[in-house]
Amino acid sequence: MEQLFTYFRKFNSLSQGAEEAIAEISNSITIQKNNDLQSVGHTCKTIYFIKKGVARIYYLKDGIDITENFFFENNIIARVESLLTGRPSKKAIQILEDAEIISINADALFKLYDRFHEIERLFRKIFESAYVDTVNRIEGMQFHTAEERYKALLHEAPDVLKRVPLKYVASYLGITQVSLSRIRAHR
Amino acid sequence: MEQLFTYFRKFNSLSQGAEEAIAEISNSITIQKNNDLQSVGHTCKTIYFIKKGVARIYYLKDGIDITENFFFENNIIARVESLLTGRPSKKAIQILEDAEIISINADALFKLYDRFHEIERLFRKIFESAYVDTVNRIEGMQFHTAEERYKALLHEAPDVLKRVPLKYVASYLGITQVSLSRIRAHR
DNA sequence: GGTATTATTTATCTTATGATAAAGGATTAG
DNA sequence: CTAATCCTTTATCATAAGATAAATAATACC
Repeated sequence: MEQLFTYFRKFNSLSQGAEEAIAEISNSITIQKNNDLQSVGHTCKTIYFIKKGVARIYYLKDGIDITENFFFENNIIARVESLLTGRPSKKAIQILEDAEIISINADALFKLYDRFHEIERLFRKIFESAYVDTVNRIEGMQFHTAEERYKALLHEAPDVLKRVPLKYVASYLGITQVSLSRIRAHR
Repeated sequence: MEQLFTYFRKFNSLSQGAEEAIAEISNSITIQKNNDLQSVGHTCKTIYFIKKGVARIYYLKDGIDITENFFFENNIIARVESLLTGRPSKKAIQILEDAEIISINADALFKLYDRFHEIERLFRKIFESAYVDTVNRIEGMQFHTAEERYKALLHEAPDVLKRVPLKYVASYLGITQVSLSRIRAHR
């Protein structure tokens, strides 16, 4: 739990009472590589914090597996398009390295927003930050060649290329695995 | 002002005191077509509400004008990557149809978050909703041909194609104006 | 209302990436 | 340790989209 609270402090420090309230609605999970933490079609009611390991959000478009994003240790992961709308998610969360995870019950968390203004503020800031990351990612996707996007990833998030199978990286970059391989072969 | 409060009610209704507090930090602006409402390089400290008209956020990449997004009446517009981080924005806001706008002083607004929990909640919900839209847009950008993206726009936001010059639409779709023209000519 | 400017389309050529197939490598399971 | 499976690369061919240039259409300005 301490690792989670340390993460929280980067956004908004909580009182002990608020930390305890979150601890009460949280659970520890360990899960092995290649398993789905959450599967397609069910409404997301959980926010996860990755203590250790790697995960990705993915979905199937016309039967093709597409990675929306990767998540590493010390980060929150949630399928916001379901969590924040209450609609069933078309996406799944898959574990890519054996992981230790804290799950937070989102319904209970949202109820805590009324009791603890500071918790609402904390998650407001967390999601604002994720929102900014997403806006910046759109910029990276407009008017860049696949090679530029690959090089940017190599530069900005080399961990992805070291720890994640290339077949998942390709769809994240918006290209086929074969194209990615060609780009890596220098041209 | 009433038009803004009506918009707010879709997310979170405010008490009269909260509405008055927002009214105090807001101003009405009218601005003509083709002018920049906000220019590149300065830190965004304003949230705008469009009562009437059309606007876009754009930036220059290697001297090329790229549209990040379009905004129509009854919507909030802000350069969140600056507003929520305090960093200077690389983007500008341009008016595309003569507009009536309400500007809200963001520093003053964020101070109101302490006095009015309900205002913080309102804007939390507004930005969460915009976040979800942005996540969904990424999905649309991965693994779709330019033609599919054009047709999706035609279907989901025909107003864009009716009210906005095509040269701005092309970069929004991530293609050149010439490509867009070719796609419109059916193939 | 006519001219100048700006926006859009069309044409030609080039290139990056997709699709498919197959060969090597690497990893996993028994 | 071996076999089977899965991942990555390489090769070939087809095609969508970029770059550039020029023609046409629309809009704005005097």
